[in-house]
Amino acid sequence: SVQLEMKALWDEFNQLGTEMIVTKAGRRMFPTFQVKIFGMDPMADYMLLMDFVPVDDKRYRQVPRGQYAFHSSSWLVAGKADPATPGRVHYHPDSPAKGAQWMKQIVSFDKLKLTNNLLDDNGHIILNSMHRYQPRFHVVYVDPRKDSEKYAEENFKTFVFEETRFTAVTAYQNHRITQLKIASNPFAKGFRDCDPEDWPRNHRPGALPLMSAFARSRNPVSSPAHQ
Amino acid sequence: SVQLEMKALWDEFNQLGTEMIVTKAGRRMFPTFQVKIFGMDPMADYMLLMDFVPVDDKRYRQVPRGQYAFHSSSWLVAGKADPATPGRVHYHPDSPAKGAQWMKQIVSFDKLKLTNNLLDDNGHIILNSMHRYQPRFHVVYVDPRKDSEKYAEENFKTFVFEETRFTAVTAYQNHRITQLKIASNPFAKGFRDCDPEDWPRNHRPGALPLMSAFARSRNPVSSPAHQ
DNA sequence: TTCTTGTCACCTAGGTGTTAATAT
DNA sequence: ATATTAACACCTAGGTGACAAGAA
Repeated sequence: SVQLEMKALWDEFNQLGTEMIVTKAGRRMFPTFQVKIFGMDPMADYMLLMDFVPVDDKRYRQVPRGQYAFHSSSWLVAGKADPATPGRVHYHPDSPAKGAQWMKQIVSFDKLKLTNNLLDDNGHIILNSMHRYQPRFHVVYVDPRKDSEKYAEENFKTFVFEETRFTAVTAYQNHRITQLKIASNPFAKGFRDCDPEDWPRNHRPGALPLMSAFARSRNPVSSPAHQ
Repeated sequence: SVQLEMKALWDEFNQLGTEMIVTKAGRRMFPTFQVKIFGMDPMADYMLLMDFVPVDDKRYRQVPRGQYAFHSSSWLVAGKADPATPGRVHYHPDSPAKGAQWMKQIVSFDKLKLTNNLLDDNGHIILNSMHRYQPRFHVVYVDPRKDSEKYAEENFKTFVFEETRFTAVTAYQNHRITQLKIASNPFAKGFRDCDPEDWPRNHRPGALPLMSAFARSRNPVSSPAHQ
């Protein structure tokens, strides 16, 4: 069995409509897909991998900008989905490894990157921007038998967490998603308005919060109460 | 067969008497031990690992400081070696992997760290400061046979490159070693006096070369001509 | 005196959203 | 108009030798 890590954070994003940036060079997911695994044979070898399947057959588009909302928080259907991207798969870099190894700590897919470049040759996952995707997690038992191909059907298990669904985008559409990313991703700390909790601790006189100040004056929408 | 990478740099250090820093938290080696491997069975599994054996049974000490030399460049024998440290081994983190995987690129032991902490529980290599060591590189063939233990003797090969010998130290003794490390290790770039080659390219007005200026006025010994 | 330790400024390496310019 | 790109300031994370203080 498999348990999704940071489920509370995934739920919070999912409630707003998770968006994941895709770039030409490849962008990591945030939250990162991480799981705890139970019930493996400690001595057997397993491959762990992920893939992404379309949630529906639709292409989405941003809602028109009103006078007061810079970006709206919902989506319009723009039509039928674009041609499917190459259905790539991301093997966890530690694969193959023993069950004991996989189970003794959280398995993190933080090396996985998303791209919209159909010609990508870095092995990244290729997705269509403005389409919705469902991440899937697969566990493959490495069968030591010589005729293992015959048992391929029974040697893997697939796990789907619906709360990890997202829309691939090249720029964030929902400002609340942006704010939640900024609030929860350590690498976006530079864009935080203020974190009263540990601000005095981390504060260095040399660091000028230029962008933060700029962002503050720029964005009329207040950020959600998330720590 | 195995080929040592950066042999020219290793030779340059070895000629001066290579020193490697050991710290409580663990310190990487520089140069990093890297090899190219040839002649593996592409489909077979191998484990790659390193260990470190004493070169001799001696403890060394710094030569007394003369009036003109802040640190001398040679060593005195201080007596018999201290009790041997726990003989740890460092498995390359990609182990086990197929021969094809190992051979298709340079194998780098840049995660290996040296410590002088006898109670280290981070899995680092424990060495005695002021003792000389010889790194060794081992290739272990993962024998698929059930009674593989019986063939252990013929299933591994050891490679020794004498030019990678070094003295473990907690602070550099030979100033020329320090200068060569600064000149050749990218992470020590902050201590470079000046590199006329690519200085205009890398120069940013904001970066004040404070330490470099200080070091310049502090060290009477000129650095070797190394780029 | 010699050796070790902990802190520091200065780097490398790379992950963020922002922004302006460009493409569609 | 909407969508994408590329450069950028600001971070995280961690590898350097210098230095001062401490230990042996």
